[in-house]
Amino acid sequence: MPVPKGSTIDPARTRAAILQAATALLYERGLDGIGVAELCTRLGVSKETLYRHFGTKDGLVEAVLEARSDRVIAWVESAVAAAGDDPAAQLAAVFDALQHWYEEPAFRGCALVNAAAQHHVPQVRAITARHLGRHLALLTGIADRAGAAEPGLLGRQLLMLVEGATVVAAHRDAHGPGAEARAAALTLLSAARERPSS
Amino acid sequence: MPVPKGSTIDPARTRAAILQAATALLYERGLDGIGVAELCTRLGVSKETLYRHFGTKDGLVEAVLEARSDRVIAWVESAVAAAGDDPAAQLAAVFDALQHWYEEPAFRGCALVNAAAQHHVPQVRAITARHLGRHLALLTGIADRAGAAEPGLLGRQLLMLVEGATVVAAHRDAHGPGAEARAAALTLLSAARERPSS
DNA sequence: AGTAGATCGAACTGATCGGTACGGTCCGGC
DNA sequence: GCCGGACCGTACCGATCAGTTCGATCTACT
Repeated sequence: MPVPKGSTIDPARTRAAILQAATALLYERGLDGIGVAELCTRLGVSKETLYRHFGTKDGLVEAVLEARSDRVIAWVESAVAAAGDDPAAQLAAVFDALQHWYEEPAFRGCALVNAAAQHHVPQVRAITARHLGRHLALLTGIADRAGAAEPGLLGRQLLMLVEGATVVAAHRDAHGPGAEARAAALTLLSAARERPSS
Repeated sequence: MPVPKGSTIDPARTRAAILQAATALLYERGLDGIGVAELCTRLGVSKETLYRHFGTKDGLVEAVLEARSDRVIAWVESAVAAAGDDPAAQLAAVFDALQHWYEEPAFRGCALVNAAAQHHVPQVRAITARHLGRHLALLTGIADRAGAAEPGLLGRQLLMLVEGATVVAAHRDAHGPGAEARAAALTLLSAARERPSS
C-alpha cells in the first residue's frame, strides 16, 4: 500500500527521517557494509524516495556526514558552555563528554574519521578535514582564553589528544581514555600557561 | 604461457611477494576499494595462486595486516634503539620517525586503524587491538625507564598522542603533527617525572 | 626420466551492488 | 473536487564482486 493512510506528506520531514536513520546504520555497519536496498527496508522507505532526496548513495553519505559533524560540534560546544567560564573546566568538560560517548554501546570511533578511512573520495575527505577544523577552532579558543603562550599550537596538541583518545577508545579500551586524556590535556594546558613554549 | 620459462618456483617467496604488493595496494585503495581480480593483475599473479596461499580475500587481508603490524613495530623499535639510552631522546625519536612517515606521499594514516574502521569483523579488530597493544608496550617501556610516577598511565597518554597525531596528519596537515606531538609528549614526560601524578 | 605440484590465463557461477522504471495509492494545495 | 507530486512495492538492468574450475605449461625433486 503506497503512502500509508494516516501519514502526512512532508518532504522535509521525510528527508530528515531518512538522514537520522541512515546515520545510525551507516555508522554501525560502515559505509560499504550496508547496501541501498537493505538501507531502504530498514528505513521503511522506498528506493525511489531515497534517490529523489539524495541523488546517489554518495549523496546520502555526504549529507549524513555533514549532519553528523554539525551534531557533534554542537554537542561539544554545549558541553563547553555548560562548564562555566574557567577554560580549564571547559577543557575538562570536553573530555568528560567524550568519555560518556566512548561508553555508549554503539560507539565505534569518530564517524567522520572512519568514513575518510573507508572512502578515499575527496569529498568525504574534505568533510572530515572540515570537521577536524571545527574541533580545532573550539580547542584553540579554549587555549586562547586560558592564556596559553601559543594557543594555536596548544589547540593542535589538544586536537591530537581528542582524536587519539577516540581511536584508543574505539579499538582498545573504552573506559580509560577519556579521563586519562583529560589529565594529559590539563597538564599541557598548565605547562603552556607557565612556560613560553614547550 | 603458464609459469614463465626462467622463473623459480618457490611458494614461500611467491607468498611473500603477494603479501608485499597487496599491502601497498590495499593501503592505498582501501580494503574494499580494490577487487581480487584487479589485485591479481597488478600483482602479476593468477587468482588460483592467490587463493591457494590465502584461502579467501579476508585471509589475505589478515595476513597483510599482521605483516604490516610486525613491520611498523619493528620500525619504531629500531628508531628507539638508534636514539641511545636517554628515555626522553627515545621518545623524541618515536615522533621524529612518525613525522617522516607522515610526509611520505603515500601516507594515508595507520593501516591497522583504517582497516578496523572499514571491516567491523572481529578478526580485523583483534589485529588492530593487538597492534595498539604493542605500541603501548613500547611507550610504557620508555615511560618506565624515564622514571615516570605512573608509567602505565603515561604510556597510554603517549599512545593517544601517537594515534592522534597520525589521524591529524592523515586528514588535516601532514607537516606539523610530528613535531607538535613530540613537544607535547616531552611535556607530559617531564611532568610525570616531577609530580606524583597528573 | 618421470612425476608431483606450482603457476598461468581465461572462462564461468551465483550473488550483490547501485541505480532506474513503472503502475498504483494517497496527501496537500487550489 | 481535482490535480500535481510524494510515496510505495516490485521488478528490472548492467556492472562488479568473490570464488571455482580447467587445461596447459613449466619447475623441482627423486
